[in-house]
Amino acid sequence: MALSHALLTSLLEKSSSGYDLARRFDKSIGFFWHATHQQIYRELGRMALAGWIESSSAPDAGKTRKRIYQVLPVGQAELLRWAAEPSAPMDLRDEFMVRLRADAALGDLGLASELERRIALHEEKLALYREIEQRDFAAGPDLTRAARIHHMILKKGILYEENSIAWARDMLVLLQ
Amino acid sequence: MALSHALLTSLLEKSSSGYDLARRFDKSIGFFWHATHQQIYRELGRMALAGWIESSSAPDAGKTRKRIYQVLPVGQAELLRWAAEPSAPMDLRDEFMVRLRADAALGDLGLASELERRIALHEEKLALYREIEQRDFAAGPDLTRAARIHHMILKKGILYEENSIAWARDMLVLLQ
DNA sequence: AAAAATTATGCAACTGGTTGCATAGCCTGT
DNA sequence: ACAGGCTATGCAACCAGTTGCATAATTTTT
Repeated sequence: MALSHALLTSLLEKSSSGYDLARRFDKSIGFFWHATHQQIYRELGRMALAGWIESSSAPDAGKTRKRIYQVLPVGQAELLRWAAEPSAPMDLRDEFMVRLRADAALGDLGLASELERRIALHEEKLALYREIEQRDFAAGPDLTRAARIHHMILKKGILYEENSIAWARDMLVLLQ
Repeated sequence: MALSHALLTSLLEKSSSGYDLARRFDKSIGFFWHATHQQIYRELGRMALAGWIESSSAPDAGKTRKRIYQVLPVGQAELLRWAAEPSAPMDLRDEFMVRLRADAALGDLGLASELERRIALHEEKLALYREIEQRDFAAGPDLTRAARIHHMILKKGILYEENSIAWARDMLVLLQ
């Protein structure tokens, strides 16, 4: 599993509560990978049990139940250990490809409108990524090593969306 | 879930046993989406219970335990119903992006060699896809509608691999 | 002052996917 | 004759991810 290690990384960048983590996750790794608050709280509980992280009450005088989590040395060591592991490239498990195969087997199922809907979604995401790129990574070669890595991760998303749009437009021609 | 519908589609193309299905799956949709024999047998059992498919002993005079599954009208109707549903684009849940973020947070973790390994894997897949393309889709505009759809699905994979290789080469420069 | 939204956390039940193991007949080479 | 590999199916246990619900305090709106 990698969610725990994704959360470790996120907590290393900044100690946070589960709630804040969920929101930050949505705005970074979460562009590519959604996790519900349930998953996040459960993982935080496990990692605290394992001694990877510790929690303390938020400095709001006990007004809320909020707890701030921070990475312990054991957690950082675990992240280092895990980062060196090889991993399989993800699979492209896209349901829409199955729908297309069903269309190929059964005849026209009217998938063109769904395809158009998906093109619009990809364009929306692409616009968002480009906006973030402009805002955070415009400095180009003056960026730190960490920022350049973050930029490359974002670029991976940008390439994927561009790629998907180009493919979907070709596919649309075939379906029409 | 979509595995059941992927299997329905596969069975529509050709009635098969669970075992054959697992092997054919590996060589079509399975390039993008792996399913174990366990998942496949379980789904076949569920679909048979639901009346989507039926099974009969293989015509080998009971020599083996092999059972051939075929799609029933109810199953075909279900596939049609499902195919018209909208679906969310898949997420790019790639563990390697988390490792890169960890590298960005902690400093050089020596990910270059893993990246090289992944480039080699992508190149292998790309070569395989191109071979299949040459073999099955060389006819170009003379292909049937179904074949052209299958070709486009393969092309999605080809584009993705090309894309991944190009990105990984850039990433490698940054890491070195 | 009351209602509604937001912040913040968590349990329980379920579905999907993985792993390890078991079974059993057939085929091939030694 | 038998050992090893392939075909073929399945159980049981587990882990990951999703959904629905519950709780409770604070902040904002009416």
